[in-house]
Amino acid sequence: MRTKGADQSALQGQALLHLRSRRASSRSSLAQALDVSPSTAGLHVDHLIAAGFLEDSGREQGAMGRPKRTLSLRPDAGWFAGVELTAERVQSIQIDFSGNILAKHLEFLPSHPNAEDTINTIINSIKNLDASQNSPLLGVGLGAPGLVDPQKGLALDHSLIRNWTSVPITQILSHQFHTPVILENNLRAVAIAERWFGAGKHLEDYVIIGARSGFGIAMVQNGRLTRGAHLAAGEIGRWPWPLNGANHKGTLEDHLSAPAAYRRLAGLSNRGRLPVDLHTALARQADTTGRFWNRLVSDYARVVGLIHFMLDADTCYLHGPLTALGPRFCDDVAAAMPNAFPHPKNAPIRFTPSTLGDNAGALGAASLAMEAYIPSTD
Amino acid sequence: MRTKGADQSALQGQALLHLRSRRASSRSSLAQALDVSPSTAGLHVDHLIAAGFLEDSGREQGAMGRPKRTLSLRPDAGWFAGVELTAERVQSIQIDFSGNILAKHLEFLPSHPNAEDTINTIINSIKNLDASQNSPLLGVGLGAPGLVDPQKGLALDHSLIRNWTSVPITQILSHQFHTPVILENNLRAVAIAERWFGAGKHLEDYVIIGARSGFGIAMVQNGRLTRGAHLAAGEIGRWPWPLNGANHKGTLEDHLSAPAAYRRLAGLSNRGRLPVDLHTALARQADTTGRFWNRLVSDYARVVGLIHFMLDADTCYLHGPLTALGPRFCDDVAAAMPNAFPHPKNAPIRFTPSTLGDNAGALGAASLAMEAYIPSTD
DNA sequence: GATAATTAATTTGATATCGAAAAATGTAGC
DNA sequence: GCTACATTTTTCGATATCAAATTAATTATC
Repeated sequence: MRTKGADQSALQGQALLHLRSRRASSRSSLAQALDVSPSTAGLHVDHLIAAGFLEDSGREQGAMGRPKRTLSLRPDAGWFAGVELTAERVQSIQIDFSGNILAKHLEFLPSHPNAEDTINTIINSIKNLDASQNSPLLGVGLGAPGLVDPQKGLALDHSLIRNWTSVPITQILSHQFHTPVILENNLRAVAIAERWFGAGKHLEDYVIIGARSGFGIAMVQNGRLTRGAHLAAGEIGRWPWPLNGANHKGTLEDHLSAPAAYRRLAGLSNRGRLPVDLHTALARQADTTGRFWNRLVSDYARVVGLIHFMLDADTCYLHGPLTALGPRFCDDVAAAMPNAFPHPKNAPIRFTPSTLGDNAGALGAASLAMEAYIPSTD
Repeated sequence: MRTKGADQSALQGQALLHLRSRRASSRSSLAQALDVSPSTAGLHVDHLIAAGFLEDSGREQGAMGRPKRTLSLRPDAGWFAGVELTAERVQSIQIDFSGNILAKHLEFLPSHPNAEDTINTIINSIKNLDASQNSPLLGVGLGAPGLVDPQKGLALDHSLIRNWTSVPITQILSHQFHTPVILENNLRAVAIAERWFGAGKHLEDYVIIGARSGFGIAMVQNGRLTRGAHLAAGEIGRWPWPLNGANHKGTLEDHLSAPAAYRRLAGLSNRGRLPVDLHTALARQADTTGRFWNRLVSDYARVVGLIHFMLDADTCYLHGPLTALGPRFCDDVAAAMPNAFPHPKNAPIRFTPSTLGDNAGALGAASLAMEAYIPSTD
């Protein structure tokens, strides 16, 4: 249906993804998953084996009939790099061809970084992952904050990094590493990480609630990331708060971001900066019965509820430092929803903390590189 | 890539859609639009012409080079029926093969309809469209209120029609008319109408604000309808109102639906039923400077703003009786947004009344049947 | 232990699509 | 009027995919 050569390789790329996600494990199940005939699936599998991407790994007997010849990805076929950039630091992660995490790396940016510092740190961070050198780098994924144009490969905007405007970062990195580079907003990268490494493996509609230094959400709908017409979907941190408030009183971000939430739990004022290091300590101390707790829970319940009724996502995953509060927080939020919403019937809200930790952004970026990878079997 | 026969026909179906939407007008532009080689496009066009779906309609000279041989859909190749069902009435519309509206029909349901009444009225309404009988019915689209499962063809729920639960309506209608039947939620059908007949022709991300007897939105994201994990996306009429309110005070629908809005504009209480007939009269009388007007505008601005920051849609289209208020209402709402939102920068909100009238639902249903149609050229 | 049933993988001839070249049909410049 | 150029459409041999039949490898049944 498309250009023939491209179609072939794209099909083989899809095959790799199905095998990685365990949606398929043999030639016949691949044929089903890819919606091609058994002969075609077999053909491509042979090519992929010949090129060193796959290997025949024994048999698997079903209830009856000839047993499947199971296929495995060869971990040594190559690796993918994932990088998450924030205002303060660069986190990178290495996953092998079959999707196992091999290495992590963390590097801090200078206090008032400019674009050049940042780019160098990113490059350095990726180089640091490649300790072994005996396996090729097949792709790089980068999660960057703020507005990001994945198609053009431009990181459009970041207020905290000097002259970081419309940086052609994919071009820079692909020139450096001679591989494809995928760029995505970092919270949206987290959403992809949730698909590959989290609990949302087989979901088509879910939401990441990103309560970090700011507040935003990432949406997967119909199995695809929602970016919006101007790449600004999910920026609900800019909602007014309180929601009825007028005359520029404040934003949702000011009250529900991770620093704000921890300040509120500690009964502190909105003034001053709260060091991130304190988060886990504060999380342990948090009084889960006090009025500060209840107010925060109630506020979150309102926001999650609004999202829920609007998008009808299967699950909302809380991501960020607030996950340190444990499942209790999300459970309380879910339980508080009926108080705020008049007709909670038919509304099985699911709100759970992400099981992915601090690496989710880098992991998602690596996943994006993995998803985009197209093998060549010449 | 898929089953061969199905692929062929599906490709030809896509070709028809591209021609209808004027995204393509010749063999070569079809090849581009469909992402197939010129030879393949030409081949399918020949088949479609031979089967009577298309005709060669002259030449069109570009700046240079051989002129295009323009292709036209043959209007007499068949027609599509679109039906919108609401609690009170059944509206149907007939469009020919090239997408022209041929006929409309309106039928009222009995006062307390049951499922059987409703089904019969729908069937009757479609039969009424087919006055000529000299052109075949190729597909039926149905927009139904409430929860609707397009895949299974089930109209799940409607509180105002007796025993209207999990009605296999597509099965019933396709058995009656011997054509494919497409089912969709009626507001989502309106969104499709906007794509084919409205201003949102080339948009990938837009929102329909449906302020009618209830209040809901329909979303198109990445060019596809958003239905949600439980087919309940867009039901923001169930949001609490005021948005900060607790303890089941009321819903957004209670304050912003069309009847509620007109009551508010007239300074009436929330009690009693407001006849729909009065809407246009009230629209003419509406004082567009008074405090009732300003409050309504401000409330709408808040809701549209929340949607806008969350989804980053290109445009929000107002649909329903409030469009009778004219463009002034939407303009005022758009202008009021900066008052409620702290950081309106980078937020080119577009909020306009739908140019489609009362038939939008039926028109969208017909469009869905049109989109789904797959020709057979044996 | 032979045979039937079941599922997986492969082989094979038919066909849909491709890419590239050729043919067709116009404009632009001289 | 002729040639050069641009663009669309068609032609044609090569190839990717398919559907169906065949082979393969196992369990179930008698």
